[in-house]
Amino acid sequence: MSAEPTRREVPGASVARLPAYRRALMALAEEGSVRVSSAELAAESGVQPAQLRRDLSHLGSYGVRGVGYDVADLTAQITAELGLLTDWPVVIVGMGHLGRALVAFRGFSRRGFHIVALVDDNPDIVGEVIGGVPVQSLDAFVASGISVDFGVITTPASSANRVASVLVDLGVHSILNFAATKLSVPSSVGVRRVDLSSDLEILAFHAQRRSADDLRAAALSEAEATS
Amino acid sequence: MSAEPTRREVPGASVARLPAYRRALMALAEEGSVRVSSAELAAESGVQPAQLRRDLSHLGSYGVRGVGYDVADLTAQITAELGLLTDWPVVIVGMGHLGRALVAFRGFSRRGFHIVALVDDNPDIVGEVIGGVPVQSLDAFVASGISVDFGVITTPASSANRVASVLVDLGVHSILNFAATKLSVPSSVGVRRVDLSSDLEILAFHAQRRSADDLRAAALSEAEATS
DNA sequence: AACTGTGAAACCATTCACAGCA
DNA sequence: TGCTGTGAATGGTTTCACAGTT
Repeated sequence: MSAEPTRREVPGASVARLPAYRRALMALAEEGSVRVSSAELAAESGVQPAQLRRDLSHLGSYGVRGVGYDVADLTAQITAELGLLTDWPVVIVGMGHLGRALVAFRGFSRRGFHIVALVDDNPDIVGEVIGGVPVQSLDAFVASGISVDFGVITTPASSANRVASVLVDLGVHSILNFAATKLSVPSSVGVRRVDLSSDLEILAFHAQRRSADDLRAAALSEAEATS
Repeated sequence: MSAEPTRREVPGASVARLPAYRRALMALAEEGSVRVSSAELAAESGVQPAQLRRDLSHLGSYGVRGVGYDVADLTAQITAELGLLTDWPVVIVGMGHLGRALVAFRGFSRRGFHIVALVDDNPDIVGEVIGGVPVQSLDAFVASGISVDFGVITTPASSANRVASVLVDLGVHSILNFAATKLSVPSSVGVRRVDLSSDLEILAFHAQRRSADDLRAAALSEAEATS
């Protein structure tokens, strides 16, 4: 037996930055840039040059020493690495305000994601056509036997886990979860959570620290002024 | 001069988990629990017990050795620490699908965030009343002189930075940014980014790795079967 | 000469494992 | 006895600084 073709592992933190690099590269291409240095691209992406170079080194070496990176080449490389050359069918479950906003979002189709089904359990909504796609009940969707890779969950937190396990049974292995619950799914399923409530609370934490600091600073300068 | 009252720094990663703990605690209280161990609360929150204890230790010590944590006490402590006892005025800029969905989102008011203004530059939308709040132009909002702490940006990426600097000049120091751009604001301003496109691309990266792995595994078992 | 790719150092976060306390 | 709070160990990420390459 031959040696394992051990897959190059790309650290999660690096992967999370690739989209920003891709975006920056596309902006540069738009402006007509052909080559770019790590310093320029890093500045455009809001990271340190060394970090950019380290991140790209995980994908292999696409730069030229003394010169920089070819904008088109690097864009193509990152696009391929991110899996954006593949067409991914998507189902969105939960046709509330957020679900509808997502149907209108152009970012899906622009990246090869195609919304093939919309699901909601409210009978008043089932049958409605949103963005050209009819809304079905979850049961009807399961029965349709359509194959889907990506699921987007925009249901209330109380139904999110039930929906997630149905999707996983259908063969979905990437989920974007907008519900305020931690999903319990097999570890082979990729989940990303978008949690507005948490984000607001985290911002409030810092806002509170800042105003406490401001008060303290004010009290301090007051004390100095009167001493 | 007295010694600096050096503020206890809470690591960012810990702060980011406090909302999940608070959510888990409220669910436990709902079920009638009075006390909870780090093991239970950690399981409910999806983290390791040691991590939970370490996180809470950054806030001070609220547990009782040999017993656990008091659910009501700990909830109150975290709620206070997160700044959710304060009332924060919010402005939302960008009344597209997403902005409208956010107005309908109950999570704001439930946490002491109050939407005091809605802004959009499209003259067809200005004057419309959404969720009881009239939409103004950015100029009109600036002229109104209303004081706001939190800004939510749901404009196209091209206007996001302009909007952000106007908000910062108005005194906003916490921004929730849905636009696909890194904002350039003073470091004293807290920014959290919600970036759907990046999340989708990150999911696609893992989806692609998985299917590559699946193919490799299939080829391997094929080879074994025929050998 | 200019800029990448990368060892080595520094930093931060997580987990272990147990001393300390109710 | 049971569970917290925390030193110490581990693991992961970022940054430095420079050897290597065009």
